[in-house]
Amino acid sequence: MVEIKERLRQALAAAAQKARQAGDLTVETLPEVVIEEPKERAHGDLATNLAMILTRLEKKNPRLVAETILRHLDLTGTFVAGADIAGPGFINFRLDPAWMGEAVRQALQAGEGYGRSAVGEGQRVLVEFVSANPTGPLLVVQARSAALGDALCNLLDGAGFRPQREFYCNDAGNQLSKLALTMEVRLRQLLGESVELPEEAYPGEYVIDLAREVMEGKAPEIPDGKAILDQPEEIRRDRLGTYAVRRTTDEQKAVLARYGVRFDQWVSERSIRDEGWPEKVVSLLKERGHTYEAEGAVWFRSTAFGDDKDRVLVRGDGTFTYVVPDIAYHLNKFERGFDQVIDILGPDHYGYIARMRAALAALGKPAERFEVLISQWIRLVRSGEAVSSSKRAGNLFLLEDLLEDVGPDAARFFVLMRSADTHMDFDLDLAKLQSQENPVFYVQYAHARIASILRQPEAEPLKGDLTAANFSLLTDPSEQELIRHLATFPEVVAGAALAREPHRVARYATDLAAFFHGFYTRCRVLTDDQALSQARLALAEATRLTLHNALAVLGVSAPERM
RNA sequence: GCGCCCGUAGCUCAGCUGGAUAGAGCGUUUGACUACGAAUCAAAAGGUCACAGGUUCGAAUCCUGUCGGGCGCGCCA
Repeated sequence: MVEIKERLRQALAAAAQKARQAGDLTVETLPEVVIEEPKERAHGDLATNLAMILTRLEKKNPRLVAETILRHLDLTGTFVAGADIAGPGFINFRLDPAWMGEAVRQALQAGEGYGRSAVGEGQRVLVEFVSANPTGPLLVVQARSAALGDALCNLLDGAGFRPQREFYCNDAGNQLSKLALTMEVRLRQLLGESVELPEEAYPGEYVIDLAREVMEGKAPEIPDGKAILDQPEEIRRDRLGTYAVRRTTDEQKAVLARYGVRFDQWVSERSIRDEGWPEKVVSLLKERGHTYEAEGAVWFRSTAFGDDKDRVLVRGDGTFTYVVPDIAYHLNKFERGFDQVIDILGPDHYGYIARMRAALAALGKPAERFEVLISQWIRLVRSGEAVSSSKRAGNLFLLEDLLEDVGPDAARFFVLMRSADTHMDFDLDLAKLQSQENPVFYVQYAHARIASILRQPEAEPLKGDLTAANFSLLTDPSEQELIRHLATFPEVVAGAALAREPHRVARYATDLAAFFHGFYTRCRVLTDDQALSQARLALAEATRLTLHNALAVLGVSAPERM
């Protein structure tokens, strides 16, 4: 389909050129020609609004312009059989039926590679996502950002980019101090001391479990859970905090793996600090003259780069504010040579974007290559009412709970169906009780149905070389609709990758499944007519492949049986 | 107060960067299994695209304003 559009685009450009030479048109440079599939089948297979765009420049009636273009249009070699003018001035095209077979053949030949394209030109893209603090288990909100980041990387890969998945672990600074403090207090409580949990500590039960492990001597790094408390504060806090971070991170990795998300790289804030990146950031900003001192602190003049206020980098006591390691980490990303850097963040980190851009620009990095996708909240709904989920109240809904309830396939498909920037409701009752109604089953069922057809004994002798089938026998409207939709898959993948919108693929898969079910109901695949059966089997197999590939992008399984 | 996201069918959401009669799922109503999987299909009902202006051949989409919901705006991270 991409190829056909490209050829048609060239033919149209040539026609405009000829029209100009003949004095029928006056435009020097042709505007970008948009060719799309009309929603209404009655409007042909492809349509362009070229004439209506030219109307403004030519100051002529759009239908007249369309006629002029058609008069000079040469369609040989374009797979387009005919064209006519409709509505306000659309030019509608009918495709040569031979093209249909070509589309199916291409899908079959490409196999698991069907849908891939090269629009990304091998650019390296770093995608950072989830990056939850190592202070507790992953929550249900991460279900969205984890699936989003992972699917985006699949998409980028399919579109010819080279993505890398990265998780940033805040295992230093205040986060760590608080966690270490909590560990110590919990450990003391377990050992019978009467200590209150301080206000700034983490209230979750989870830390108690970790403290118990230490007490019972199950932590390899801390052989004696009681003796650790006799160590100086600096040492005991460090040991307890480090242990808690390691255990938490391991748990997070395990849950993510169950969810089908695997990171290429885990970067720790501690290593960024140890390598001296924060100091480097401050000195670079100083050198470049973007800092000043006031009220005993060192400030970054971020307002000079579009931020709404200046930021403190170094406090009066000489410690860094959180922005410094964050900037340092992003500087590090750029120094690793990526063409594009994408962060997926929650809406609460919105304020982060302007200052990060400002910092990158101040450091002489191409800030326009830094992109932030906001993954909006999931609002949990149970029995028609919002479920509050706050860390402080200890009322948590965990990612692992979600996986337990609905499984990874439904969870991923459900969150990926919606665009990332809409506030979505996740109805727990519906997901749990009516999981059969979840759209993911609709798509998977189509895949399993096709697999079932292919398992039939009658299919056996036909399966040899499906690309050799006689596709001109596929004349039913449901067959043609299915083929048309099949043919757009590579464009959908490329478009979704460029727009960073994986939900388009979920939509596509649902539509494709619907077209297949419609075809299946109308047309029997395996009949007495061998040639027809083979053509239909080929179409079914091409559909199965495409469903499989689309689900693979989403990270959802494509079962042969259900 | 300033900034960002959102407002489309009873509910949850699409709408392909401005196109032709605004779509899907769930729910409601009606119909379809003696051949490949009925977890399916066919059909019906359901809309002031929050509201008001503007831009133009053409607006759910772009601009301005208003209303409503969510979230940010710390020498917390």
